Amino acid sequence: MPLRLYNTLSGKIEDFHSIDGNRVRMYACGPTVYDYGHIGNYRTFIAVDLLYRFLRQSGYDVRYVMNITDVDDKIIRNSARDGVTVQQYTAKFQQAFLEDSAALNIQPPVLVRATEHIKQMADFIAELVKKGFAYRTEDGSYYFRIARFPKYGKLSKKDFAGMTDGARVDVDEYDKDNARDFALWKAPKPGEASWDTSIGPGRPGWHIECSVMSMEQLGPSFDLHAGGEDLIFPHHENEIAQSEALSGKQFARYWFHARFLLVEGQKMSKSLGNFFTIRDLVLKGHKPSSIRWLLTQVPYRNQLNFTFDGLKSAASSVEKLRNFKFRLTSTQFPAGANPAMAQLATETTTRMKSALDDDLNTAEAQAAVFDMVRKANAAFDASEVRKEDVPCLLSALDKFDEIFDVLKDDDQPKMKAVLAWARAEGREEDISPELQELAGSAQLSDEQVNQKLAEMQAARNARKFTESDTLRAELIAAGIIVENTKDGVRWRRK
RNA sequence: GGCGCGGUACCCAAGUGGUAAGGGAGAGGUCUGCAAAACCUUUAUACGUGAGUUCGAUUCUCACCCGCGCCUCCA
Repeated sequence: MPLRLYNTLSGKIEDFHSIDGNRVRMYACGPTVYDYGHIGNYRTFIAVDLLYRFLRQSGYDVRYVMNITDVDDKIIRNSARDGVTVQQYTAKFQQAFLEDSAALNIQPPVLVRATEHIKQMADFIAELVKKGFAYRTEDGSYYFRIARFPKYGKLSKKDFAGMTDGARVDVDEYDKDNARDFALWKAPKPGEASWDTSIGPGRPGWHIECSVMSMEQLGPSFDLHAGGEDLIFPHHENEIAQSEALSGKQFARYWFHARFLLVEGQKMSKSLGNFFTIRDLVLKGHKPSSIRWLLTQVPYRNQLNFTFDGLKSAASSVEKLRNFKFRLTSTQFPAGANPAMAQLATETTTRMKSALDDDLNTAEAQAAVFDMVRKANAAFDASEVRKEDVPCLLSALDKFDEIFDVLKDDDQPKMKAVLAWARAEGREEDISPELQELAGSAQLSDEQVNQKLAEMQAARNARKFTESDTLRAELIAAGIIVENTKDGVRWRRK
């Protein structure tokens, strides 16, 4: 079954076919680096990450480009406020974006930056002027003439038919022809960052960068264009207008938009106090894997309610999956094979694939793997798992993790990094005891843990329970989870 | 006002014209020196309200109530 995706352009779920065989070219709108990214930003980035991973798992060779908007009004305002250049101001937040993305296991796209494409933007605008799609105003700004592009509104399903530019055509050089015409280029203002270009001094409008960079990287027509739902209008609508006006060809074929999330049932906003960056959550002691999991739990087109209960619940879910893998890889099984296990693994993989084929139904894909975990665990308990079953089950699990990427227990170093960052930023008061505990539990090396465990076992065997309980308490205090099973003692880090 | 989305158990949340996935939490159990951890089992006569279509609706249609998004720079 082919991948089916909701296409904002058609308003329908469509079969996905790439333009060029098994090659897929996709572009996603990335962050504006004026601040640390929040969980809403990362919901979108993770949704696109899942799409990227699933396309590759489905056999496509994917070129995935994402822009970084490193110049805009807020950046200019804030850098002026801080008395630094635009580049100096954004460097820190670009770095933070890369770190946070890595912490959430977002696979890196090809990154392109607006400030590195100023010349191309000027050329692009000059070409639009030549073709009559853009005009210059008296102050030296450039606007796109919407009335020249009849399909304007096709993505956002807005009707601009009533808008003409006839009445004010004679004031062309003084003002915008039409209130809806949007800025391609903004004339410089005193004290603001500005670039000298062939079309005059100034700085780019917001939309032009994505047209220029996507077409430069992927060609005038490409397969997929992604972003948050708020970008449908005006940003993506304007990108289509500019790009198609210039090339005369269809710009992106499939438009993929992730829905906004809610935080504790309300729209995220600074005034409500429910506005969180990834770092805020880690500082509160939440693992990056919990955040990633929570953000993948609800299919990307549905509203996701991000709550702290949900975050705890996500942590438990990830634990359950990791425990399963741990059990699979740390147990000695009797030789042989139980055909039911291979079949279970195959069924799970099939169900997972058809779930993701169905417009990335992550909830259903996760349900499939949890069903497998439960059934396999039951088989474990009944001693019905054999040695040859392990690779089958592991392979299904790995296939799942190629998309969701939460099984590897790499939370601790990431949390340590946030801890170090918070100290460097002078935010000690924001560091929760939970983070201290989780980030600090590597105080004991593996050897030391094994040593203590051996001592504990010796004490237990000698029925010196007071002594063994003391050792156990020490280990727990160091963030080590000790499991006594009928096969012996196992441990892992919290 | 225009366009669009959603209301499913204690919480989160899939899904289907034929009688409700999954996760968390709770309860019970297995294991254990006791615990913990882990695992298993279990938890919706019911899917916002009312009406209609249908042999049959949570699933389709209409109305209403509630929540949410976009409508010029917020992912």
